[in-house]
Amino acid sequence: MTDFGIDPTDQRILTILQKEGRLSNADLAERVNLSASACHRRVQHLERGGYITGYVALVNPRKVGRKTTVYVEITLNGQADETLDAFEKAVARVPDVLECHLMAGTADYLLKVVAEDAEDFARIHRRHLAKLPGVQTLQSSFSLKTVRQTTALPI
Amino acid sequence: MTDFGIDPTDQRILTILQKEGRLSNADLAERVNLSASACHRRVQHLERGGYITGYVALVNPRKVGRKTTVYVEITLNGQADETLDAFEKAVARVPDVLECHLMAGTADYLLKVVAEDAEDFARIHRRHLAKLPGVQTLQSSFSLKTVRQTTALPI
DNA sequence: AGTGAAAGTTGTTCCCT
DNA sequence: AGGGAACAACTTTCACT
Repeated sequence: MTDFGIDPTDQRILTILQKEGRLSNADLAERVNLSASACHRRVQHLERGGYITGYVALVNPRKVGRKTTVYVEITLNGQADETLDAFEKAVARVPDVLECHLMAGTADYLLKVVAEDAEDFARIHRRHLAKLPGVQTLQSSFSLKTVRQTTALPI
Repeated sequence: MTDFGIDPTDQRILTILQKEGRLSNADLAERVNLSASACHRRVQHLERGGYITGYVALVNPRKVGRKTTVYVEITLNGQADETLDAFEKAVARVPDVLECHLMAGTADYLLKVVAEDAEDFARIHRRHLAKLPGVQTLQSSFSLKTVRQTTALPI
């Protein structure tokens, strides 16, 4: 059922590296019962085949002063291709926007924004979001608490 | 303005490692104009101080068959502490739920769910989400396209 | 805080099965 | 596809500034 061009060993490798991205190849090899060279070859295959798109350090937002997560629903004034393109290009340049999705249904876009606090979000809203091209309405929803946050996909 | 107990060199280290989590300490040291040992000590300080919470490999969802992202707004039947606690414990055990936030406003929770396709989401909805304790209403919004997705905070 | 050197581990390649 | 060996590169610690 779960295939997609990778075997169970590759799946284990992905599952492990999704949680411990800096695990040494030697340790990884031991965990999946392979020699270091065989394991290394598989990891390279997963990287070159686009299964693994990169490795990142996860930074605690609170420790760098980003205590506030806000989801923003945006509707644009029109659905013309150029309207959407212009919006998408501009939104990708706002560093406070961690995610942006084009949505089905009423709202056109859903954004995940990280701000220092509510006041900082007001600044981001006024200075960046409201000025994105084609924006008609903005509706912001504040997160009171992050219950779960993971980058690990079920594999 | 940007401080929080770390100096500009630490900020650069975080910014770099947020994008290249597997960069060697030797290369990182060169980029921030430090010796390997000084750089290593700073990285350890950032890890032990909770600034860096971990390192992960990012996996391409499409390559492992997760083509569909859905946001789900959930309201519970009541706001009793036990109701929220039970819900939060249960939702954290559903691997298809990558994020869960307690929200201000009308909907109680916002979930980010990854599914293989719409049919698979129907299965997740029926078999997992609808059965979470205390759930009153579920409202699902499908992402048509991910415009931007990053784990890197602005620092 | 930073440096340089030393020692032990790793990543990576190559050859063989 | 996997294993083993070899070498270069790297991580990590320590003594010193």
